[in-house]
Amino acid sequence: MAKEHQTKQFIRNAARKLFAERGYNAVAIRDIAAAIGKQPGGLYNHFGSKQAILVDLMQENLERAEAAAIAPLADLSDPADRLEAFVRGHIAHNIANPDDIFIAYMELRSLEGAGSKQIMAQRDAYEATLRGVLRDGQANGAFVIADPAIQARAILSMLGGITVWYRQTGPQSPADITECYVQAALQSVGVTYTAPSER
Amino acid sequence: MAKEHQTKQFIRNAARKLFAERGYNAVAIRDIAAAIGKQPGGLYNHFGSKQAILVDLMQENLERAEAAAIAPLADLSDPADRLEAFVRGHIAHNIANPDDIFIAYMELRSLEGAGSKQIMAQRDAYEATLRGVLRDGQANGAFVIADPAIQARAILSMLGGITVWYRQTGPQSPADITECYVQAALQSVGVTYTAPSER
DNA sequence: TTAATGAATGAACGTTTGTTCATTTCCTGT
DNA sequence: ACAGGAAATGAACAAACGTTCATTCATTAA
Repeated sequence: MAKEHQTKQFIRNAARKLFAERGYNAVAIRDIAAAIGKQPGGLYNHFGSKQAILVDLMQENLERAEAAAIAPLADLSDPADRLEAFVRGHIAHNIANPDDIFIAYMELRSLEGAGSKQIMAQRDAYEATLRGVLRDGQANGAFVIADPAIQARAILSMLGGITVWYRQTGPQSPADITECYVQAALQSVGVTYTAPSER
Repeated sequence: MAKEHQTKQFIRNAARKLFAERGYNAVAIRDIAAAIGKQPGGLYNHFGSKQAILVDLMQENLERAEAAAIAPLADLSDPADRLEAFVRGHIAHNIANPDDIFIAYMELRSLEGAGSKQIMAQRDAYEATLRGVLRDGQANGAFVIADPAIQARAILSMLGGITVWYRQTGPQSPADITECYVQAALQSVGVTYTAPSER
């Protein structure tokens, strides 16, 4: 009984690594099977199709992203605090799950049909949360921004860029990177940022 | 004699559109041929391989990017002015060539062999220019940033994000978007930004 | 021990892929 | 008008693709 979950998880892990490495379209079902030492046909006992594996990975990732970046906002009311918490949670999740983030960003195009609509809707909800924080801060006078919707996307793009080069980086620690990006994100909305170590 | 260049350009245009739409791996040579009303075999009179088309597109794009974002810096010496000029040039190029930018960003993985190395080197040089501007501003005291190398990538990621959603946007004019991003980029390095219209 | 159930096999399927090539068509310089 | 060379054709190739399937294997419940 534990066997099923084990193999299914092996498939997930192998697919995640390969999709992130070469891209969904460049990975064959046979590659995933070979990576876990199995035959291709057997994977269909666990996933209905190659597409289903991709959807599964994206879904799991979005759930974890919400837990990291959105859940902590419940305790905060000040827009600047909320933005900082969101950014920190988002970055933490990005750094902890680089492959998932990379896939979520690069393989949106590879989604088809029903799975596509569902993932898109979940993504929109995530972005809407950030947009709400920015709108509050703008109304509040705390943020100096032209448009909350554009700014939300600008920030997410900036933070999303971490994963593009994080693998390749050398000396910077996750904490350094986080500080750097938190500063950039908060300053980008006109907030004067002081590092936690100097408060 | 004009015929060769004409067909070659048709191939470029069709490939650009299709690569941006579906991704390099999801586009067949036959699709490109069909898009210009030709047979697949004929394309090999103009490009040695499918890969060569991709390399050609990326190369052309990088040359235009340099002309737009780097060339104007020659006239400027103040770091803040140079950064603003770079960002404006970069954005202008992004908005004018959304498909090329999208391809350059998404299809780096699809590059192979010699073409890959060459494109990577050209990209690095482009990024190094921005890095230099940031370093100067930091040394100058004009910029409040933690690390020029990280900051350069953060800004490029942020600006690169424009093309991800630019197609989908409605009401904002290119000028609005540019203002928005110039402000975000300059503020992200700690510069107080005032719009040209209010100077 | 036996029966039953789900996992794994590995060959096979029909497509689609990038590329090649002998052939034909078209244009151009003389 | 004609020769020469590039451009275009369209069939063909081998390889790789996602998926299916009859079969075997392993595990567990009775």
